[in-house]
Amino acid sequence: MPELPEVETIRRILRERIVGETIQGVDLSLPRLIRTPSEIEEFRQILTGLTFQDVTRRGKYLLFHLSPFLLISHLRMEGKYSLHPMDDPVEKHTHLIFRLTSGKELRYQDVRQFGTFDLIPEGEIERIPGLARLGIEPLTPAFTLDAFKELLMLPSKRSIKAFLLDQKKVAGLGNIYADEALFHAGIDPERPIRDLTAEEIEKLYTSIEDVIQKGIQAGGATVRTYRNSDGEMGYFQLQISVYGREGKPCPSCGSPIVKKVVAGRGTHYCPGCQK
DNA sequence: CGTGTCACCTGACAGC
DNA sequence: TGCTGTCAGGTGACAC
Repeated sequence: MPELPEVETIRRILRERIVGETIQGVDLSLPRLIRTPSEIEEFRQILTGLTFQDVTRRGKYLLFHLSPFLLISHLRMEGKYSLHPMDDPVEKHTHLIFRLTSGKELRYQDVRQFGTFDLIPEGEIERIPGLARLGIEPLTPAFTLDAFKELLMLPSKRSIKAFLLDQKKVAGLGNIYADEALFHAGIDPERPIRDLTAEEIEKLYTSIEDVIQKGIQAGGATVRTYRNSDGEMGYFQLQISVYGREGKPCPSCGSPIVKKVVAGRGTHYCPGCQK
């Protein structure tokens, strides 16, 4: 479910609400979610008594700073967080609850149970390859046009769609934002990266920044991630041009949006606008 | 290094 | 109503 803008939205809300909170206890009903440490009891014991110092993000990973430990959370397809008073009824698909000393509870729900948690000492990020090997972080000074060009300067037949989904190149793009960025850049998802012109690469670079920026401004594309007793927050509909719009008219030229499998993923594009 | 396929799960939806 | 098949915003393991 969540791509960079959604995770960033969750991060901002959680940071606001849980920094300074101390974990009083941990209820875990689906041990499978915990990858590290391998002993579930260890996971519980370490966390109990630790205080949230900060919540940060890298790519699609959420990082809970619980000095001297780091709790790394990946939401995969459907992971969600919500904050509740402890006497709120526990909703379906809640697998992990952090009981906080204030009486509130941070709850993790995940219908498909794909999410992962890694609890490691700070500074041992190398133990989590998916996180350690992430590529450039968009919207940071490191994500320059030159750096992006550099990544694409390979004589590779790899499709640009596969490239954009590769977290080791640019971190945080998923299927929606990849399709949207390619649409705004006017590039066919199947184009081999070696064939892209300097002009197209520049267009794509700008489009990536744009869609991510707008996604964050919209509070995440489609997330229903965060709820509290006030009702729902973080649910806004981003302006989507192609994703999930198969057969509907292209907002630019009106021809029907086509869906096909590229790089193993459902891919939406406008044959009229994307060459 | 690359690609495609499968697996991990549940639920929504289309078609019969 | 209820069955079956397909699909889903992610990633990692695997064979080739």
